[in-house]
Amino acid sequence: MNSEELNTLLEETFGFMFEEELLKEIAASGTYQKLSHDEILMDQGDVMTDMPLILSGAVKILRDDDDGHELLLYFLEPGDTCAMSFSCCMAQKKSKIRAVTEGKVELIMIPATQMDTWLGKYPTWRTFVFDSIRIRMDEFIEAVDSLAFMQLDERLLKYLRDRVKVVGETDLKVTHQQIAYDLNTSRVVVSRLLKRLEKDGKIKIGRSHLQVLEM
DNA sequence: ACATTAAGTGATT
DNA sequence: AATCACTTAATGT
Repeated sequence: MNSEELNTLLEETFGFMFEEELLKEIAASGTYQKLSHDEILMDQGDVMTDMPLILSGAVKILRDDDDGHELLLYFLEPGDTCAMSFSCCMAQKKSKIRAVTEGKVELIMIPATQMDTWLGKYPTWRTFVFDSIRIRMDEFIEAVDSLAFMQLDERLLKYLRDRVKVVGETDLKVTHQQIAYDLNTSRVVVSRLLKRLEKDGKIKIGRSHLQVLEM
């Protein structure tokens, strides 16, 4: 991709919130990356040196528990960044989470040093960073009480809705096994719950994919 | 045709 | 809600 196209893409995704100057700096110091499905952007334990700005696609943010179980925290969408990376980048600490691409993803990696200087230089950047943290905090709380208070069937519904939102279509290419993995439960349980949702007319099940009818 | 993978089922804890 | 053991069905080679 040439710089011309990159500028257009940046303009589309972040133009409404960043000033021209900042967009130029992003284009200049960031690294454009195009990733395919299921690539690990950042693993638990990695030291963060850059922070990602999502241009297109979606990124899953997961947390591994002590037993190696995986838990889906939330999705990043275009215009988002990983709030976790703020705290980690600045302190140059290890990541506590894992980021995996969900489908094809385009993003720009910004060196940690830049985001620091931009904080003072650009008010819009400052707003962006703080808003991201606030929004992510909200989602985080949601993730926590979905775990603590919601029944599995409700969590499953929320999961399906989230998923539909990030891929932008009601047809999901997901196996029961993968869902079970994301929700940290067993495949059998997922299959049974999905069956019930299908009976209720909320979804339609096919092999390796399903359709969400009711939101 | 056979092996592999995804999904369904009943019983047990 | 999890796990086991097993079946059935769809897909890939």
